[in-house]
Amino acid sequence: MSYEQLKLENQLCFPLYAVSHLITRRYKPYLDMLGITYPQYLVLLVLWEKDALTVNEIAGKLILNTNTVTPLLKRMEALGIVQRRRSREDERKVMICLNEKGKKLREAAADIPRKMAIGLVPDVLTPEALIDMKEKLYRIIDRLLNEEKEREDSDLSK
Amino acid sequence: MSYEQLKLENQLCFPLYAVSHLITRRYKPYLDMLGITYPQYLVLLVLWEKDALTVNEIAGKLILNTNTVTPLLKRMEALGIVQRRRSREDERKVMICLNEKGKKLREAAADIPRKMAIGLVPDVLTPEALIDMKEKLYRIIDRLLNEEKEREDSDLSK
DNA sequence: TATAATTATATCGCAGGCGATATGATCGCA
DNA sequence: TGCGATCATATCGCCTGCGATATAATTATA
Repeated sequence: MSYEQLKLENQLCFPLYAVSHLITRRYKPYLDMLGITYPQYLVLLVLWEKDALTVNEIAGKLILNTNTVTPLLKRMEALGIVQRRRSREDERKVMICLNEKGKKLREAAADIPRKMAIGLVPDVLTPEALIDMKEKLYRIIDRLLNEEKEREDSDLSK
Repeated sequence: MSYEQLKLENQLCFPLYAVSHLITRRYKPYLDMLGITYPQYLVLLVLWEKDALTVNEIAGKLILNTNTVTPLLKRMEALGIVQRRRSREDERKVMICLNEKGKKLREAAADIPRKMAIGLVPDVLTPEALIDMKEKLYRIIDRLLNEEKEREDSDLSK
């Protein structure tokens, strides 16, 4: 039996894992200035595009479980960034809305994507290569999400 | 001020973050059978290639901080997978060695890379696209590691 | 050769991330 | 209408992941 495929360098998962963490670390100084963490920043990206979403909708967009997002949003509420309140029509749902502080952060964050690109585009990746990688990553995401959904469905039918 | 760049879909960081988590989730059933987690699996990949490494060497290869790796290795020691002992020559160093259980896991893990590729290669990514992505990710890793190193060096000189 | 600087690891506290489970609200269907 | 199934969120426990700090060993240097 050959163990060639078990080498770290032959795996795609590890560089994905490593790059993801390295990028989060690189965001840190910019996000520290806003007083938020990277996952909290992702929540804001979602809410800046469309305010007033449920916990489930936010979790879905970020591909996270609700048991990750619920405490995350509670911390953001404690920071005065968002508001959480039960929906009137459906008391099961909790609506998440930006409050003034959350809305204002958008302006302070507007320059972060440009700063994050410095030294990477085009020095390491051309804009075209970046778009190509993004497109391929989303293809992988679609596939893995479909797999999870299929697995859930077959579990339910048991 | 345009907020176009703040859209989730215009960022590379998010699909990297999401794919990384999705892949870890996909590993879970296979790693559950071995009784280990994904970061523990990464440690094993490293040790299977070269046994008897220090905590620092493992952390460096996985691009993690030692304060992440130390408790990780302690858990692996508790599981009977590795052994930790102070180096004779330099009492500051802790050598990590596979014990029998850790060595045996290699055989059980040998088929995981193939299983993980099912439905992804070539259905979503061709082997060539996978290699291309891996190469570009390592270019990003190199760049971000160099940045961190430069930042540390400039901090020291202050 | 004292002692200051550096190095390797460990400890602490906090924020994710997730599986398992609980709770309350709503829906579907007899 | 009533009651079991489903849905949305929350809680709990565990394992990362990391900044800040501590501790002990080694190295550099005055």
